[in-house]
Amino acid sequence: MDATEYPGARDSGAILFPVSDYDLAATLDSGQAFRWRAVDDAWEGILAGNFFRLRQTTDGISAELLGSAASQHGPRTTHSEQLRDYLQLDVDLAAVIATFPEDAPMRAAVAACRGLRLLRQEPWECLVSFICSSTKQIVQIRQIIARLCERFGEPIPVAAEVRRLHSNAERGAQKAKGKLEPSDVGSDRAFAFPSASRLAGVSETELRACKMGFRAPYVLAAAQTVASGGLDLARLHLLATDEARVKLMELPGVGRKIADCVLLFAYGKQDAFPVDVWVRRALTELYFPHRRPTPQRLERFANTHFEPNAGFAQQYLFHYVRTLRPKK
DNA sequence: CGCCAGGCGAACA
DNA sequence: TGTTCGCATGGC
Repeated sequence: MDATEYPGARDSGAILFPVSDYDLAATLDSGQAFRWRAVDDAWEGILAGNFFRLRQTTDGISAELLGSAASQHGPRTTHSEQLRDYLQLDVDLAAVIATFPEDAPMRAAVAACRGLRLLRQEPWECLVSFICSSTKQIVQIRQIIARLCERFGEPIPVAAEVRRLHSNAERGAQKAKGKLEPSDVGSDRAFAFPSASRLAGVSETELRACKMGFRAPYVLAAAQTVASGGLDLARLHLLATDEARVKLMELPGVGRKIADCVLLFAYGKQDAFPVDVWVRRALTELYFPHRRPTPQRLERFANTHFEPNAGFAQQYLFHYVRTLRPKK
């Protein structure tokens, strides 16, 4: 499956990834990642300092590069390879789903979330994002991360015509809601996610100003540990899930749930099964109706019933119960 | 306004 | 080993 130039869109440099069974909106907006925003019929986000615009097309997913940070971020791969890895385009979704347990709840979740995928995120961004996720709603996590990037991330130059279109749409929408603040002027600018070494040098007060509250010292400690080499995120994938989990949980503010999110969303560890309030609700209501399973019974069930792609199954259950309750 | 949000960690029993 | 509570902040 090779990316091809998108016919008729050559001027903008769009490439097309032919892929089926991929619900881009559900995947980018399902609480795995927090930096994608819907702009008209597209999704805009930043990967390793590259500002991309993605679109679901009839044939697959099209991608444009809108800008790049000056300094080199991440591994030296092509933009195409970068997207393919991040979006996990080479995963055979049907084969994964075929390994799910054959029970009614799982079937319902699969039917309701057709095309839902797991992303393969950058470990550092994923770690910080989920440290900031505790007792926060997804909208608030997005706000925290956006502020963090605006204040400490490297600016990404964006072509003038893109910026103009972008800011018109954005400010129009915000003005209509009466939410345009002075600090939002220029919010159309894009920023790379700040590096660990950058955040290691900021104060807790500056982090609190990003509205992350009591999580600020956790983020700071993580930045200092990673920047000083006390934890090598680039080598964590070499460890077994249990060992990698122990390493992550040595960081303050990182418990079992957040560690499992990082193991699953950044390292693709399928034996990581993050159990949060939604998944606990789903497991209880779907598999233990009118009973009250003990936490350890529930954990044992979660760790055995969904193998060998438990992490994937978890994301389906999470997304499924969230769509059942239109709270968002 | 009060409630609660994709938790964690400390302080208890 | 198993609960309870405080922690910041904002959306609804």
